[in-house]
Amino acid sequence: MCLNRMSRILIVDDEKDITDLVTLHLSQEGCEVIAVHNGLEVLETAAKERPQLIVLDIMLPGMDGWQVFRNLRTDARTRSIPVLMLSARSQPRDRINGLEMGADDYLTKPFSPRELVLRIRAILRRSQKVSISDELRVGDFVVDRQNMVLLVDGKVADLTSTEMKLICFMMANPDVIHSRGELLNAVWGYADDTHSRTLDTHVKRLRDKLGDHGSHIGTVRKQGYLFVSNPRKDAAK
Amino acid sequence: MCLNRMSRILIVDDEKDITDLVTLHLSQEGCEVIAVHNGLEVLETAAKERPQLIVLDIMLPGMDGWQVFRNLRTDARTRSIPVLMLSARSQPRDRINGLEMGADDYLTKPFSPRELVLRIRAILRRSQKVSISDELRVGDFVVDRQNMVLLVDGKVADLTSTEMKLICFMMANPDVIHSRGELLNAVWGYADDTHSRTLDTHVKRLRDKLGDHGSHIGTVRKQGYLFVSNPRKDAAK
DNA sequence: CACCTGTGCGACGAGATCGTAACAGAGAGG
DNA sequence: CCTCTCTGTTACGATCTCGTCGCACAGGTG
Repeated sequence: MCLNRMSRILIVDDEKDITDLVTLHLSQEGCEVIAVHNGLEVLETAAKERPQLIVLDIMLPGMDGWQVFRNLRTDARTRSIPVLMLSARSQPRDRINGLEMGADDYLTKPFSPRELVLRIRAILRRSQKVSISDELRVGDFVVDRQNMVLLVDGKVADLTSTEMKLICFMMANPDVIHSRGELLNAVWGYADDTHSRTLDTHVKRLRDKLGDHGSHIGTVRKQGYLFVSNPRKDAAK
Repeated sequence: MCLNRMSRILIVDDEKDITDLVTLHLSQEGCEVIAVHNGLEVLETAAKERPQLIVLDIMLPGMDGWQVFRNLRTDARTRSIPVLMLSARSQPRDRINGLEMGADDYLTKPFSPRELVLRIRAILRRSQKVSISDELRVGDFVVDRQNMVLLVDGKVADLTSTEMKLICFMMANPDVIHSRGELLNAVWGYADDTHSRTLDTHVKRLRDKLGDHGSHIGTVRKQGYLFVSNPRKDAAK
């Protein structure tokens, strides 16, 4: 029931009342809040502190919010930081404008502090989900690389090392077709596109071991194989 | 300026007008859209299809949106799918309620379709890695060249590589007549204008696979074929 | 209407491509 | 030495793809 602990959030507004109010609520949620009051400060602070999120008011003295946003997106250090825009302008035209530029959310004043906190939480939930662990997950398939084990639906699938390399390579980019040459090169180190049935054989063995989940490995004629994150039912039979 | 290719989105609303409208806009963005109209369907479809995002109307007959949402969050298969809530109730109390439960966004009716698309894009941007695909788009037809897949109205059309080359070539210059020689050269590499029925046969197969949309491929006697971006309705029969 | 030319369409066969079973060798372990 | 597992290869059959053919049909012309 709280935001990720120690989330650092940068709030930008020229009205100190607003920043204070937001700071109060966010710090109650366990966030570290940095408040600044003009455009130039934002850019400096964002690049230096690397907050997890920026709450940006559009109406700022000097450099306005749009300009600040564009600058944030051109600096490699701040490019990927989510931005929640805040504005007194509530016309659909303005909201669309903000979202179109790439804002992650747009909230109009006056707003409920509670709603702001919740919207911030929603954004952080999605953007911080990047897993630090050394695991590869696609749907019900979880690869624990450390132990070289594949879990399907919570149950271990007993794969050999070759099969493991094969499915890992495909799972790394699910729903993308990998050509035979690509796979032979990645798993076997073959440079030339040999015409052997080796790859096919291992694909079959994989499908066999996956049982009902075998349809996750798809064939695209003339193109190659791929890991299908959402196999269709009618393809399973 | 486009959503991720092949994003599968589940839209839930009891009013068919709404789902149709949203489907239209999203399929133009290259999304595969699945529309359902009651609560039970949502749970089944979500677990089976694993969409990248769910647009959920709160006012549903039978099981209401809140209950659907809770069920989505308790099923391991659907727990991590982002949800954008849609509702006619615009009170802060309702918005907060939705966000508090863990929705990723909350939009009130009436809404601008453009804003909905943008908000969906914002969520997807954060929840999945962005990949820029080279795609070819004409009207409701979206070609994902990397995966050799054609999406028509958000649904995949299963084409062979020859058919793919053919429609890509015509879509590259829609509403322009391509002579038989031009097409035979581009797709088959034939230099001489042979008098075989090869091209005709493949055109027919394409039209068959496109079903109702077959009228997008037009014939001009003695001149050649072309991709028609806006076929007349009376030609569809 | 008769005629001609160009296109639509079903069927067929050759070849490409993939799935599958069976086999043989390499290596580990007892 | 034997056994077992893993691996790569081969052979064969099933399936899919694609070009061609023959004929039907439509549009234009005289």
